[in-house]
Amino acid sequence: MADDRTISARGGGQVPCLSCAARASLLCSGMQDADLPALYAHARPIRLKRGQPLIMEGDEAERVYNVRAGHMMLSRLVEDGRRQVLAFIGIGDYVGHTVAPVYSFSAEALSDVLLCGFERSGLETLIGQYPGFERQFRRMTTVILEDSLDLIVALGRKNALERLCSFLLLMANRERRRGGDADIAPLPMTRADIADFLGLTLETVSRTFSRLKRAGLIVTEGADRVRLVDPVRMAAIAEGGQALTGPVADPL
Amino acid sequence: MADDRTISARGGGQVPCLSCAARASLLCSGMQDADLPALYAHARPIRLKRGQPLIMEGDEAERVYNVRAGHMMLSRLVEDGRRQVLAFIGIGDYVGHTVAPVYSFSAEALSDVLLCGFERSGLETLIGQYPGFERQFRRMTTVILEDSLDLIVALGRKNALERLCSFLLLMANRERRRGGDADIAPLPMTRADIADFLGLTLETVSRTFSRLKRAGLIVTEGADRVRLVDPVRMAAIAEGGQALTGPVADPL
DNA sequence: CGCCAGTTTTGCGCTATGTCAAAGTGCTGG
DNA sequence: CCAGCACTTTGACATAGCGCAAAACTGGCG
Repeated sequence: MADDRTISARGGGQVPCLSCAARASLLCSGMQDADLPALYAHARPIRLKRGQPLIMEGDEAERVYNVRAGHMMLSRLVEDGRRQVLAFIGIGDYVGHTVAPVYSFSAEALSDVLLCGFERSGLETLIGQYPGFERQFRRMTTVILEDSLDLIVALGRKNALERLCSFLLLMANRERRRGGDADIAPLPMTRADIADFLGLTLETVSRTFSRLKRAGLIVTEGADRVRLVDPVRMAAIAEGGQALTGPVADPL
Repeated sequence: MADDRTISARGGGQVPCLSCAARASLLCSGMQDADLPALYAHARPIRLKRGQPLIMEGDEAERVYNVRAGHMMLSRLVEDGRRQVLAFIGIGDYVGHTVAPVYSFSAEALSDVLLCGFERSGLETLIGQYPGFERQFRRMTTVILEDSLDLIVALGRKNALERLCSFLLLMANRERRRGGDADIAPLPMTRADIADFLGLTLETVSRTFSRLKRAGLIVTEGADRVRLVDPVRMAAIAEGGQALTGPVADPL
């Protein structure tokens, strides 16, 4: 992996940040190129394999992580097996930013993942040295909050079809922001993960995918990619404005 | 109203903050007594009558408000009449804190309300003058985020009974933090508001209240107060650990 | 190349919650 | 003190989504 060399270059005056895929992320973008070594001095690179946990609900909240490669999933458990997925995150997103002393959620890798881990204490130091750095944290939190409010609306007031459309659009929009095709929604998670995110069962998610396929609104490209054929109509459905009526006469 | 006199004392060197019920709120508590006039100089007192709107979805996000008296409700609409209530807030809570240029939710008064409104520009000035002030904003946002995550779990993975118990405990805990009785949940909102918060219908909320009453878990004290008879058991139910079995043989 | 384990899809009855409707309750203002 | 109105409660019925179970994929590996 090219990244491996870059990382081990640490301490040699050169820092991997300049070529990092997460360079433009909220936290890192608050630093000038010249100041990156000061930031990276507090970072510890971490690798996870698919399925590996990074954070367990209840752990001491001592670090904030920035995703440099791969995808992760944040979730919380409710006594019996019930699980609620709180977010799917990717390159440039953060995990672990909280004011509470312990994490209130778990985080696990959906694919092989590369992160930068920052000690809280180290970040406090940086905040003192770089005015305006704190503002980036505020922005991070606010972005997460906005996404959470969207999810609340979906869970509280949308049906299965609307929820899935909202979800696919969310994934596609993120991909677009990362410079990808706006009509492709990458799905590095299982149906069960999607179900636990959308407050449904995996069967309902599967059935709803089938409906969208039959209606010609999506085309699956491999197991973990979906092409949105008509994002505009999909958005109309997601916002509850429209029912599902396929071009070939409503195929249920 | 005593508050009226206090407010009009503005500019006379004296500032109403010292006796304000929201003095300990996140934003204001970041200020020493001596610095309060500098903060209050940027504040504009605002009064709302029950039912009156403060913010409409889509308004320019130019102010942040601190609730000094009364209760408010934040909500968002989904095309047709469907509404999702995002939060109920009270004394010392904030409304309108966002990084987006427009508000993504509406805010209305549930009771007669008194607020301090702060212009964004004014707050930026203060942030420049008082280091550490920004941190209070971050805390505000993080607290809201934690509440939102709880709501996501409730909406995604809890049934009607568990949701209502979670809600009553939330209201009671807030009351306790404000110095009230921990076993009393004040309910300044209607059943319809609660339903739109919990992703249910008002009928289901009403029926579930009745079940809790029959099971002896709650006692209604007037229209807008509920006494939690057994908060421990209620918490067990809220977390999904226990079914509802009344002391007088499960009254359904 | 074909088998196996995990995942997804599909079918079928069931139940919690929604929907529609009517009766009950309790503030509020005259 | 009462009338009117808004809110709440309760009932009867409908249905979206769940839970279980079996069948059909899919992708990694010998």
